[in-house]
Amino acid sequence: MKQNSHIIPSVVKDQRLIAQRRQQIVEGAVRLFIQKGFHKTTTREIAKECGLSIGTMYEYIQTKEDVLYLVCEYIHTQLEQRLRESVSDSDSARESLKKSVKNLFDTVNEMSSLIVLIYQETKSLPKDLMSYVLQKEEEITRIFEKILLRGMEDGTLSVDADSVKLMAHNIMVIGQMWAFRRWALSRYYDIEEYTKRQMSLIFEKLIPRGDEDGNRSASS
Amino acid sequence: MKQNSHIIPSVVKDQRLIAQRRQQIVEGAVRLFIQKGFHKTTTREIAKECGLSIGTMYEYIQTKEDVLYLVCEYIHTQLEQRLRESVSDSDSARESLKKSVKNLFDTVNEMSSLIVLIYQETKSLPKDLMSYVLQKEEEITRIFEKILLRGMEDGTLSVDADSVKLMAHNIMVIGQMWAFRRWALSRYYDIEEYTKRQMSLIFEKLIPRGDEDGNRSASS
Amino acid sequence: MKQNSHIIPSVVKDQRLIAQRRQQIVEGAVRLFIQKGFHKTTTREIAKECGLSIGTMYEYIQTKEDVLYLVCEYIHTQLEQRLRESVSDSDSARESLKKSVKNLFDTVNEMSSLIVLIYQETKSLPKDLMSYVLQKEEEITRIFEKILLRGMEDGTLSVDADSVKLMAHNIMVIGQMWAFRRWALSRYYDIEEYTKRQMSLIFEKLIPRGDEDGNRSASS
Amino acid sequence: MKQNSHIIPSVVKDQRLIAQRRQQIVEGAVRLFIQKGFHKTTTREIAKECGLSIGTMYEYIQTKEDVLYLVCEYIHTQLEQRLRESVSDSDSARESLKKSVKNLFDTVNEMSSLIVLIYQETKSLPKDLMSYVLQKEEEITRIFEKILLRGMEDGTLSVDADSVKLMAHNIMVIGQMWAFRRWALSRYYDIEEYTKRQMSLIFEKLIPRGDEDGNRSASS
DNA sequence: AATGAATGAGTTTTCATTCAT
DNA sequence: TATGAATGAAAACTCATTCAT
Repeated sequence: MKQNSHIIPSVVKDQRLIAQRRQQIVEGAVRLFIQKGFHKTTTREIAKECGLSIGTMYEYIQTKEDVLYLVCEYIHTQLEQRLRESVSDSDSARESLKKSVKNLFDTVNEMSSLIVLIYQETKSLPKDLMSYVLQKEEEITRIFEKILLRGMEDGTLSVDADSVKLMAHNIMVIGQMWAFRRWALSRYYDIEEYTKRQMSLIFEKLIPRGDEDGNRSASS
Repeated sequence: MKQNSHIIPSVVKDQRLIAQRRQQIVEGAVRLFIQKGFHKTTTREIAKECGLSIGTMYEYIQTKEDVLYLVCEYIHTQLEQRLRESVSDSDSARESLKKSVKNLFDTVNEMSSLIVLIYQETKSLPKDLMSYVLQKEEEITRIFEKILLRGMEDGTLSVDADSVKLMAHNIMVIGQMWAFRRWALSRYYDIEEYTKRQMSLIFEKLIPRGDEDGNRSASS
Repeated sequence: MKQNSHIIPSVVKDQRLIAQRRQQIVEGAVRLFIQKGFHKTTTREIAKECGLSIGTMYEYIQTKEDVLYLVCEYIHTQLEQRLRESVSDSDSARESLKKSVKNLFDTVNEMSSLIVLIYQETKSLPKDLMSYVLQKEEEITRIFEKILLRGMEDGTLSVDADSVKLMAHNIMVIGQMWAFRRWALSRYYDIEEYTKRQMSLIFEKLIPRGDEDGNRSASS
Repeated sequence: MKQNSHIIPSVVKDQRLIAQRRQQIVEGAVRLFIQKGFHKTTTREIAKECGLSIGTMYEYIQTKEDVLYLVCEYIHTQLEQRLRESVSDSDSARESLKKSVKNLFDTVNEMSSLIVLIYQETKSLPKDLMSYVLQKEEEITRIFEKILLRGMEDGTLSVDADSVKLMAHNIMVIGQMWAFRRWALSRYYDIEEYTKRQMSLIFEKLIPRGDEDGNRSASS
């Protein structure tokens, strides 16, 4: 696997300490970024919020943008972890997809503000850091891509080969949409309702004809 | 209909002049916001870009955020106008939806950077201005909602009444997704391919059973 | 003549105002740099000392180093002007040299702290600005070079052609030395004494044999 | 002789260790100060360059300025040592002067950057440390003063008693000038040429009339 | 109406020094 | 003795906004 993360230099040597302090920094920063956004949050506020002196904080990062990068990386890591949990090779691809899409909706619901944060602040990263973050986003999307491909093989999902990438992105976007359109959607749907309707929409298309939900490709 | 736009006070009285100058401001600002984002653009740069002195610019706005609001309003107005153009009451709802979804994809493709701008910078507006912008977004979504409702009535579209809002939002998001995921999608699809695949996905679900594409609901 | 000065961009347009404000800045900065040196003087102190707000000061410069450059340029301009005053083409070269060396000593004496400032802070300039300043120093040295060359032609001074540059530099350094070694020299000599002794040293070598001081190259 | 050096307190007791560590510090610091100057060099950089941890370094100094003092002292010590080497009581004063002036030029040539360093950074020392450094500079100058005085006694040099101090300073300055005006001089002279011309200038004045170069006061 | 010089609070970042281990 | 993480005061510079002309 290729290296997918940027190494932020630190003045401090002790790797364990670096990890711990950066965790502190991220946790403080996330809270503030959600409230006020990246630009309206000052470095001093971040330091205060995470219980470090400004000087100490700067021993673990180089610029304010590094904090944003750490935050994005953290969110993506959380997201990826949650999504991978629900995928098991012992399930059929269709089963796997069902679980993981359901899981996606739940996760987005819970990480709502974090998802919005990623959507809105990624562009504030310097070019090189941004590309790492986008790469990560793609990697996460690939989780669904892989399930779809598996479904093509085991015959439990029907997708046009050329639409696999697109479907994976659709799933991601429809999931995340609950976060960034919540302001409108939550007036009419709660997360269960939302999940149910969107899942049926997604699976309508994906389930092979004559193969009704819950059946194992039956008596054809 | 309720008033859906915020009135930004101006020192200048001549309404025609106000409109003209603000147009200048918006055009300059849009260019810069796309390049560097709202926060990294200075008011001086905006003034320069739109050919006004900083003092003059401030005769037509009150704060930098007003410029962002004007920009958002402008983008939404453009978008709405483009989307309304393709809707005609003489078409069947299904026909209408087809045209307008196609049109949505084209428009998003052309206004790509503007769509992304709205997605990323809306949150920088002060609360009250933001709500105007979100309202506008909802109004635009309602274009599709109305077509869907019309389709329920004229029988050319099949949607569950409770899913109408959701479908309208889905359409909007799948359209805009071409803008904010272009970095990933354009490696595999061009806009035609994207449009074709996404439309078939959307309509699969919406077209009444036994009523294949191109037919007018008939019984044959 | 080649351009020998760096143009520092200013946000302000009015050239007259720029000149006036920069004069203010230089005057304030010189006082502080002499007292505490460039590095230990803060931009806020400079602004305060010259009666401008920090924001206003920065409308006329780009960086703190620009202030140093302006100061160096100012000092050199003062120095050059003073030195050129004493040179007249109607005098013999020897006469001219005598006057201008005397004048150099007087000037260095009066501008003592400024001379020391140049010696000590030039190296704090960024490379490109430094080269302008060194160029200026060379130009000033050329004043003496020219007189020496004239002396070779009119026969009132005897120098080896290849030593002309060197002698010019020697004169400059022996002049400036009164500034940067004053801490030691002034315990034993006052400026008159210093001038008298150093001049006789310089001229001993330069006066053609048999041509005693005060004579006009006359007969014999 | 009076004590001419400042004692910098150290937490460490072992004098041998102190000397050794300070030597390390000076060597590292000199390299950096030459490159970037005193103010632009950080204590961390110094520590790194000399292979000590920042904490350890501070066991041997009290402030950053102490490092500068140590550096100045080191340079002066080097300089003084080199200059004293060439002086022998068995030579005539004139011979001695010749050797030591020649030696001065060579030394300045080799220690060029160090000489410039002293010239430019001495002023950054706190008052009390600076006076030690200036004292040292004077002591070195006294080397030449003594030779001149000896020349007055043994008749091999002709100087006005009141000019002795001045001549000694002149010699020093003309020597050091090769370092701090190298940027201009080296375009026209190399060190040999420079030495030859400056020596003849210095000695012209100093050699008793009728006593040509190389002669021992001959026939009188 | 238009101009653009003036303002200063606020921002990020640095770095000499300390001190617990 | 040696280490290096912690500290926070202080620095340079920016920029939205105002207001006299």
